[in-house]
Amino acid sequence: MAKRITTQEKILNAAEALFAEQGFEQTSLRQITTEANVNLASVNYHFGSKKALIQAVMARYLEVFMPKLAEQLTVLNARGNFSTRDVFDCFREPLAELKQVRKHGPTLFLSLLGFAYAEIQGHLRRYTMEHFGEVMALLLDTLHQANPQLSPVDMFWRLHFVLGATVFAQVSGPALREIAAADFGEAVAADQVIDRLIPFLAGGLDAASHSSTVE
Amino acid sequence: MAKRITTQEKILNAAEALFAEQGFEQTSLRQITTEANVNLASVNYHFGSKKALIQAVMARYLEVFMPKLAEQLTVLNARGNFSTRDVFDCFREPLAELKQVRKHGPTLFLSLLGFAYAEIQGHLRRYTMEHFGEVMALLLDTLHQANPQLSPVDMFWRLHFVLGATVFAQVSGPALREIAAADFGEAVAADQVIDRLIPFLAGGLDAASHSSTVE
DNA sequence: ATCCATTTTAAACATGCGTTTTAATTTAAA
DNA sequence: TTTAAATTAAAACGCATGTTTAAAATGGAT
Repeated sequence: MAKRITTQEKILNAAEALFAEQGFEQTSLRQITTEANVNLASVNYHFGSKKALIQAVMARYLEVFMPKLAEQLTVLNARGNFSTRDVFDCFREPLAELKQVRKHGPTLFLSLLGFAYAEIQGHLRRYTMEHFGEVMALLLDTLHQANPQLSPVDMFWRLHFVLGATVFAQVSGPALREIAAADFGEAVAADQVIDRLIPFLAGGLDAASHSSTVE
Repeated sequence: MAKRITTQEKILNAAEALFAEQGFEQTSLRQITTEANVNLASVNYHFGSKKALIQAVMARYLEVFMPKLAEQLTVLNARGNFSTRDVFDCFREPLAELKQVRKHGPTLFLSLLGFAYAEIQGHLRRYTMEHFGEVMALLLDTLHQANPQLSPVDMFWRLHFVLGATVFAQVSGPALREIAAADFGEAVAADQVIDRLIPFLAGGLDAASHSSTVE
C-alpha cells in the first residue's frame, strides 16, 4: 500500500531536514545516513559527493519555485503600474506551492536558502546563477520598474539588504521565536514572521536614497 | 623605539584578520599561528581554547564600542523627541572610535559581528548578553520611543531584521562590491555601504506595521 | 651566578571528516 | 534458472582539526 521510498529519497529527506536545522557544513554525512537508515557510502554512490547532494536538495525546491516566480513576475510586468509591495507579493504563491514538495516546504526552503547564502558556498551560487540567472535578472528589472527613482546600483544593494534580512529572519527564526515568546508571552508562527518582514522590506526599499538625504 | 609586541597580541591580530575574512569556524589555529609566527600550542597556553580566543578577539572591540554606544543612547534619551534615523546615527561615532583599536577597526568589527551572528555561536551570544545586556535593552527601549506606534514585539522583530541586513551587508560586502563594480562599473568603498544601508534600515523600521496593513 | 617561574617548542594524541575500496547482496533481464 | 548489472554493506584510507604532553629555552629576582 504505502509508496516505496527509494534510498535516494531517504537520503534527500534526511539531508534537507538536517541542513535546514544546522546548515550545510555543520551537517556530516554520517549524521545524514544514520538518520536516513542507509549506509554511509550510499551518498557517494548515488550523488557522487556531498556538494552534489547539497545541490540535489536545493534543486528539488528551486525547480518548483523559480518557474512559478518567473510566471508571477511576468504577469505583473504585463500589467504595469505596480509598487514594491506588489513585487514582494509575487513571492507568496510560489513559496506556498512548495507545500506540494514537502509538508513544511516553504519554511524548509527558506532555511536552506539562508544557510546557502550564509555559508558562501561558491558552487551553490554558481548553480543558481547558471540555472536561474534569467529569473534573478527579471526580478531586478521588475523592482527597478517599481522604483524608478532608484538607480540600478542602488537597487542592487537594496535587493541584497532585503535578502540579508530575509535570510537571517529565517535562519535565526526558531531562536528568535523562542525569545519573543519568553519576553513578550507571544507565540509567533513561522508564517507570521514573513508577515512582519514584508512591510519592513517594502519600507526599506521604498525609502529615499542616501544621495537625496545628503544636504 | 618600536613597541614590543607580545605573543598574545600577535595571536589576536592574526586571528581577527583571518576571522573577519573567513569566519570563525573556517579559520584553523594552524592558520592563525602560522600567520602570527608563533607556535601552535601558544594559543591554548595563553587563551585556553579556540572558543576563548574568539571571545578575546571580540572583547577588544566590544569593550570600546558598547560603553560609547550606551553613552550616545543615553544622551539621545535625555534630549527626547528623536527619530529612528537619530537612533541609527548613534552608532556612527562608537563605530568610528574603533579606529583607535585598529586601523580598519570599524570594518573588521562589523565583519566579526557578522560571522558571530551567522555562525550561531552560543558562547558568543551568551558572552554578549552577560556583559552588555543592559546596552541592548537600552537600544530596544530607545528605538521603541522613536517609534511608539510599533508594539514592543514588533520592534523586537524589526531590530533583528535590521541586524540581519546589516550583518549580511558586511559579510557579503567584499563579494558584492566586486559584483557591483563589474556590473555597474562603480567602485563602492566599504564605508559607503553603510551610507546605503542606513536609509534602507530607517525606512524599514518606520514602515507601518503589518496589522495596520491588513484589511 | 643560580634558581625558579614563565614561556616557547616540537611532537604526538584523539577525533571526526569526506571519500574510496572491495566484497556481499539484491534485483531484474535472458 | 542463469547471468550480469545495480545496489548495499563493512571497513579502511588519508587528511585536518583542537588539544595535550613533556622537554627545551628564556628571563628576572635573589
